[in-house]
Amino acid sequence: MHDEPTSAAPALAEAAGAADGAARQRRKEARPQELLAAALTLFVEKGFAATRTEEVARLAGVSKGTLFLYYPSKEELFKAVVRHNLTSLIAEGEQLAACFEGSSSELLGLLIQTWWERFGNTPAAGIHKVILAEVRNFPELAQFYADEVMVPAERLFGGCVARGVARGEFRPLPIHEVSLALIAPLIFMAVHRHSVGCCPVQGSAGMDPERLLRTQLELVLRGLQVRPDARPPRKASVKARA
Amino acid sequence: MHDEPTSAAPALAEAAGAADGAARQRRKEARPQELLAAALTLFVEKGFAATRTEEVARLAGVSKGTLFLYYPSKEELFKAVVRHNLTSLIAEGEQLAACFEGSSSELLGLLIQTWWERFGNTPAAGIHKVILAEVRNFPELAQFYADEVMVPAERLFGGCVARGVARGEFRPLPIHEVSLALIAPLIFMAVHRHSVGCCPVQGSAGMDPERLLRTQLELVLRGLQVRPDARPPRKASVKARA
DNA sequence: ACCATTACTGACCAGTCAGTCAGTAAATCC
DNA sequence: GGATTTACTGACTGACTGGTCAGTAATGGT
Repeated sequence: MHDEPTSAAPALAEAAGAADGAARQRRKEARPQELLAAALTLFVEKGFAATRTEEVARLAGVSKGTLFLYYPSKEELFKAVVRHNLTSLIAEGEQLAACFEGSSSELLGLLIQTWWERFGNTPAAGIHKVILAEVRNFPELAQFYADEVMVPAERLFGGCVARGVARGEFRPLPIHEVSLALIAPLIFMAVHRHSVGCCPVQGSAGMDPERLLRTQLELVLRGLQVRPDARPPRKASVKARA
Repeated sequence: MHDEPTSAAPALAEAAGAADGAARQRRKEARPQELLAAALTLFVEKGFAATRTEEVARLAGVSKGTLFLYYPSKEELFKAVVRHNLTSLIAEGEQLAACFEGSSSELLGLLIQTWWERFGNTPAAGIHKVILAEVRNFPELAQFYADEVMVPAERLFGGCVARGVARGEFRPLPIHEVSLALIAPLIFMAVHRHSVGCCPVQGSAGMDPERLLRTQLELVLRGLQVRPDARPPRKASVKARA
């Protein structure tokens, strides 16, 4: 079913300036990072269950035994990948929101732009796909992910919407639902980009994430405005990147 | 989806099976439907790879051998599930849109309501989760799914938005992106409800799909309106169901 | 040079699962 | 009732994979 990959080449490790040829090396310090990088790549591509530990090891340029030397099980490896890629991201957004001074429209625009650049547009976004796909076979991960990612994210966006309402910028719509309406397209794009978006299909118009997010932001901000004719500011919209 | 047509012991009527003992039965006509129903349940719950054929068979009240008598492989079984559950849905929406006479706001509201009732709120919505999760290990399904589901859906919503723009109801925003902004929360809810939404997690505020869709529709329709003070009609909003 | 330490290896084990097929029993025919 | 057909069964096979561990080789100390 799966096509046979390239002949044993420690691709990622090679990039990190590792193995030259076939010589066995002792590089205790670098292994965890390399294994994490390899695991992220493969988990995002194939999902948790379908990823073979031996393949992760080979992509990291080591043998299967070595992988289990650093991570006690496949499950723990996956958790380590999640932690390594998502933990840092949470506080950042909160800090951004905490010390922002401009209008709430601008804040939401900036938040969405930042989120996309630092998460949606990176391989890490694929983790969300894997979570969606496999939480039900992997129950204790649900709690972890809810605590670490989903609840903080919702609180972050919800806080910004509430701020806008409190300052009289936005209409008093239900905070929770507005937050979700804002977040949903972000998640949708992030997931899509690592599943259907990767498969070259005929006839399906490709998505332009930046363009979608810009349109969606403009639409929702306008829908949120208290003054019907007030035009949401342009400045904070997500700008297309090369 | 459709309610069980056969009153005679279907899969989940293992309970009924207990009543009539363990008598082996020949019911050639009913088997395919029952196997499909069982497969849908398990594929949505566990995903494609993690679902064991023997379990599907048992849930349908037959042995593993019988399953392979009706479907030549697990892969074909999955395709049959997709076809059976999604094929009928597509034309329906198009027909609804084709003969609708009211405003485009009402049309979009009705479309979203119908879509949710007939897809998002049924087990069939879980198929989308499975697709998202496993297309990359299952490439020929991507084309099938794009052709049968995603392209038609986008065309349907895009047509309605274009109708609104042509009639002067909506501002001339990019059709493709507006459609996606409309669809994204629907997909998001549908997927969420079959993954994280199924896992009882502490501290995460549960989602109320109808409420979210209503808020999101109100928000986006207002953002779409040409006349900033024109209030989108209430009638077509998604109403909560018991 | 020799040993001690330890990062690393890969053959192996135990368990799993899609798919098979020789056989069983329910229906149908005579 | 007995013969024939066929829907159905479940033990079995072959392939695969998470995890192990006895052994190998790179390194550093003396």
